[in-house]
Amino acid sequence: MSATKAARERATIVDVARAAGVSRQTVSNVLNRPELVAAPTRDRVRQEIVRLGFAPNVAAQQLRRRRASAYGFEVNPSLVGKMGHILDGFLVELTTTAPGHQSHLVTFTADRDDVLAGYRQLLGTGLVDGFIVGDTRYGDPRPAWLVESGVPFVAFGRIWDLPALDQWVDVDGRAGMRTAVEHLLAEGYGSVAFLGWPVGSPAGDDRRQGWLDGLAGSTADTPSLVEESVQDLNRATCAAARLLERMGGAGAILCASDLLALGAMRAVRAAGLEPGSDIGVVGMDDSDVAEALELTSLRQPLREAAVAAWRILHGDPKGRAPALLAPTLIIRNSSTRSQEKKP
Amino acid sequence: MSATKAARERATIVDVARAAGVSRQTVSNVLNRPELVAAPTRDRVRQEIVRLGFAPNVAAQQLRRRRASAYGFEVNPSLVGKMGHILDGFLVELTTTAPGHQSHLVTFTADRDDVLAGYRQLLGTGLVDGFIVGDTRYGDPRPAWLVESGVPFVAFGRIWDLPALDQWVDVDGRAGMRTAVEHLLAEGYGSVAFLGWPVGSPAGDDRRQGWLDGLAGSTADTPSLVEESVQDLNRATCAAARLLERMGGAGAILCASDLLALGAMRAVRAAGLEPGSDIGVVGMDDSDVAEALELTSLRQPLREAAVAAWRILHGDPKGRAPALLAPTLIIRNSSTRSQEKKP
DNA sequence: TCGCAGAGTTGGAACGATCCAACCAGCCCG
DNA sequence: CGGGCTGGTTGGATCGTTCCAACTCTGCGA
Repeated sequence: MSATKAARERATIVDVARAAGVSRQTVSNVLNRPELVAAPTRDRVRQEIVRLGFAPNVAAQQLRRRRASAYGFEVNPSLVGKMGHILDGFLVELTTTAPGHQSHLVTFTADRDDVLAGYRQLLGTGLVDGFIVGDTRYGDPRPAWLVESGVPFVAFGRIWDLPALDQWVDVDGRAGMRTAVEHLLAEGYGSVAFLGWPVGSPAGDDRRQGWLDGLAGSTADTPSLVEESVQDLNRATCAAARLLERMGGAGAILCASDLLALGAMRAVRAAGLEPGSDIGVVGMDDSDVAEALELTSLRQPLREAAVAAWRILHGDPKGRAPALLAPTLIIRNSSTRSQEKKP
Repeated sequence: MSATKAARERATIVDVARAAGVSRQTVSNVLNRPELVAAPTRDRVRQEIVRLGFAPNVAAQQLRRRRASAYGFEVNPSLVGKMGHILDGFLVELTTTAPGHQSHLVTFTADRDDVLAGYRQLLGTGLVDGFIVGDTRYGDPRPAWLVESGVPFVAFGRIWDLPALDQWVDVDGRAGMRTAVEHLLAEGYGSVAFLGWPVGSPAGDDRRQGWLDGLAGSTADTPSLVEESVQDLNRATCAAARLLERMGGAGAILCASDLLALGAMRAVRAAGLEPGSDIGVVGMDDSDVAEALELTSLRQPLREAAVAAWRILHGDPKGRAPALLAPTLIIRNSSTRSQEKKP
C-alpha cells in the first residue's frame, strides 16, 4: 500500500484565514497566542477552524519552529518478554501523558555495534528533539554523550556514573524493601531473610540496603540471613533452599525480584512448607507472574514516573529535580498468614 | 529543559551543494535518484555528504513529499503487564525492521470515549501516513473506518468482521494447536483434553478447532475431554480439576493460553500428580511465566509477523496477501515424560 | 551544416506553517 | 493639534527539501 489514496485535500491555515476573512498570521495567533487577538475575531476564527476541520500540519510546524516536539524511546528486543521487564509499561504511560505536553514518542532500536548510532540518526535528521533513556547501567555511554551534545533527555533509572546529573526518575527500591520488611514483621513472620542479586549491581545493592534499613534496630543476625543468586530460576531456587535450611522452618524471604521470589516459593514448597501460611515471600516489580501466583510484590509507580519524566524534560530548568518514587506494596497470599482460600 | 541548546547548525543540502560545487538539486538526486547523476559527480557529492555529516531534515522532506513515512501504533494501558500480552514484542519487532522501510513508528493511546479520536488526530496533523492496528476484535470500528477513509493500515489479528479485507497478519493458532496435539500424542500421553475459552471469541474458537484437527482420526470422546474457563487463574484451576476427574489420572491437557495452562498445572499438582511425568500440559503464547515454570508453550513468530506487516503496508498492492504464520512449539518439562532434573 | 535525442544539470516554485517587522487606528497626554 | 503609545492585524521572508520545467552539451544521423 505504497500510494496514499488521492490525498483528500486537508484544510490549511490559509483556507481558514480566507473563510474567516482575516490574515494567515491572525489564524496562527489564535492557535498559538490567543491573547493577542480580539475576542470577536478569535471566536470567528475558531468557528471556521471547527467547521473546516482544520489541524495544523506538524511537518510544517517542525520545519519552521526548528523543533520536532518528539522524543526518541529506545526499545530493545533482548529485554522484551523477560520477567520484570517494565519498560513497556513505562512507554505506555509516557505515551498516555505525551499529548498533555504537545509531544509524541518515536521508537527506535539500538545498533548492535554502536550504541549511539540510533541516537545520532534520530537527532541528525531532526526527527526528535531529545530522548527518554531507559535501562541505565554502569558504564553507560549514553548520558555523557547526550550531555556533551547538549541534547535534552531524561533517564529512567539513576545515572549511576554521573552523580552530578539530576535529570532522572527512578523507583525507590530501597524504600520499597524497607516497607516490605515492616509488612512482613507486622504479619508476625519473626525474621526476614534476603535473597538478592550478587553485590555490584546498582539497583540490587540499593534494594539490599533497604532490607537492612528495615531490620535496623532489630537483633537479626543479618549475615546468616542473606543469599545471592543471579536472575535465573534454578539458581534462585537453590539459593533459597540454602536460606531455608538456616531459617529453621520459620520466617520470611524478601527477594530483589519476582523471579527470585518465584524460586523462593519453589524452595518453600519443596521443603514441604506453604508460602504465606508458613514462610512469607515477597518479590519486586509486580509482574504478571506475581499476580498469577499470588505473590506479594512491589509495584512500580510507572504513571508517576512518566509524569515526572515529562516534567523534567519540559519543565523549568531551575525547577526540575530528580524524582525518586516509592513503589506500592501489593499484598497477596504469599505474605499473609491467614490464607483466604479460593473457591 | 525547554530550550534546546544553541542549535549547533546542522549542514543542509545547500551546504553540501556549495562544497561539492554543484546545485541543490543534484545533491537531492544523489540521495534519491543516484542513477540520474554522472558517476564522478556522484562520488564527489557523496564525499562531501560524509565530510559534513549531512543528513536530510525529515520535517522538510515530509512537508514537500506530503508524506510522513511514519505509522501510528496504538498502545493501551489496560493490556500491559497482563499475561499473554504480546503486542509489546510486536512493537519492538516492528521498530527493529522499520528502518529498512525508511519508516518509523509513533505511539499513541486511544481515547476512552472515542476509539477513533487518536487515529483522526495523528492523521489530520499529517504526523503519520497510516497505522498498524493491534487487538482486532469483533465489532471493531477501526478497520471499516480506515478503509472508508482510504488510510493505509495493516492489522495484527484477522479482521474478523470484514472477511473481504486482506490487509492483516496473524498467528495460526489452529495450526499451532494441531502441532501441540501431535507432540503430546507422540510423547505418549494417550489422550489430549482441551481447556479453552468459552465459545464466541474468534481466536479461542480457532484454537479449539486446531485441537479437533489434531484429534481427527482418533477415536477420542471429544465432548467429555473439553472444559471452558474465562481468562482467570482460579476459574481455570477449577475447570482443569473437573477435566482431570474425567481423565482418570492420565493424558494431557492442551490449553488456549498460558494462564489457563498455569491453572491446569496447579490442578495437576493439587491432585497429587506432576505436570510432565504424569499429565502433559501445554499453553499458548510463550509468556515469561511459561519460561519460568517450565511450561511447554507455542511461541508467536513476532519477527516474521513484523516483516509481513511491513510488506503488506509498503508492498505492491497487487502482490500483498494476508499472512497466517505458524507458531513454534517450545517444548519444556511440562510435556516431557522423562524429566531432565535440574541441578 | 543543421536538427534532434538524450544524458546531465540547473534554478524557480512549492509544501504549510511561524518569525519578524511594519502598519493602522484610536487614545491619551502635553 | 501633533506625537507617542498600545492593541490588533498584516504581508514578506524563511525553515530545508523535492517537484517540475527548462537549460546546456555532446554525439549522431540526415
